[in-house]
Amino acid sequence: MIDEQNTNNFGAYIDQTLRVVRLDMIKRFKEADVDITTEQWMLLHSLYKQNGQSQTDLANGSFKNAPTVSRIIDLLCKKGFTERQRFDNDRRRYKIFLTELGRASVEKALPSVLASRQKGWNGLDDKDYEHFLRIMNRIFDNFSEEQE
Amino acid sequence: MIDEQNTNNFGAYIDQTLRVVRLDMIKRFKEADVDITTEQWMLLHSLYKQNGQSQTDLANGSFKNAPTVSRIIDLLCKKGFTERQRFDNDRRRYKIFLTELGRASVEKALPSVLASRQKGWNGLDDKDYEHFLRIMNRIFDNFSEEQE
DNA sequence: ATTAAAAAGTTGCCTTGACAACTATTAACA
DNA sequence: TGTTAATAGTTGTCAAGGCAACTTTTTAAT
Repeated sequence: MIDEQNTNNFGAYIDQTLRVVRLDMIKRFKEADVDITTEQWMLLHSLYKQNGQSQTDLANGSFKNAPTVSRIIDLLCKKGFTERQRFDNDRRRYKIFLTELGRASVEKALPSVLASRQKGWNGLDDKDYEHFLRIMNRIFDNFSEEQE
Repeated sequence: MIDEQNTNNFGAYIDQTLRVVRLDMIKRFKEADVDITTEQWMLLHSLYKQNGQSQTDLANGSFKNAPTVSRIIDLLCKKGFTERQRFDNDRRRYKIFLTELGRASVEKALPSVLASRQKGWNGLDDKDYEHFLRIMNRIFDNFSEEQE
């Protein structure tokens, strides 16, 4: 799998791994009859942990960009999982709130998420997670620096 | 970053890491004046290593699905990087060939790819790559098994 | 106070990718 | 041989994400 230049083709591995992670979660959501995607889950769960975040907050927390968050929130509002409320003192911003249905859906979806994580991490341990985190954070940081 | 259930939220890390990996490559392609995306690169490079693959071959090799490959090849043909030729003995299949322009573009893009990988892997070594591969392959395999 | 700049979101355009339904061709088989 | 499977690829629909351009509102600056 290493290409002819002997550099580590980590991107392709990350790509294909992410794909199966997503597919498993989607499958479980469907089985559990929860009508959300993995991306919607991320924002819903973020709101579940801290309700009333602005879209910018959600974007920063999920590393998504503003248009993407805007559209996902559109969908979540359309489904009745979230509601937009303007800030009192800043009419540019919204506070995004989970509705009761939204909160219930997060709790309904949570077992699927946990089961998926458990399946994915099967055979790996805490030491592996340390390696994993260190390597992932390192790659992330490498690309976040400004220099070439 | 660990959520309240103490399970490893590896998916979110993979997601955000892949994002910066992609962005860096896209930026470099733009700087090098190569008009391709990261996904197009994957297929072009696959053809560069083995020309004349079918779309199914490309799909399997890249872990993409058939419609996605179909559309990416559409774009690549439109840009003049690839050409479709029917198999002689199986008129369902295509052989996809790099054109001269396609071959030249791969070679033009390669330094960007290598530079990006080098930047991403900075501070990490071969031992880390072993960990990385082992963990990624394990997650991938875990989700490829049929049982719950 | 006015003007300029920044921040928060939205919209349009494009690519990718997931899924389902479809056509055309080939293989299996009875 | 004729019918049924399977295979290769395409198209439609939708979600997601990148970028650029845009509006509205707030902040900064002179």
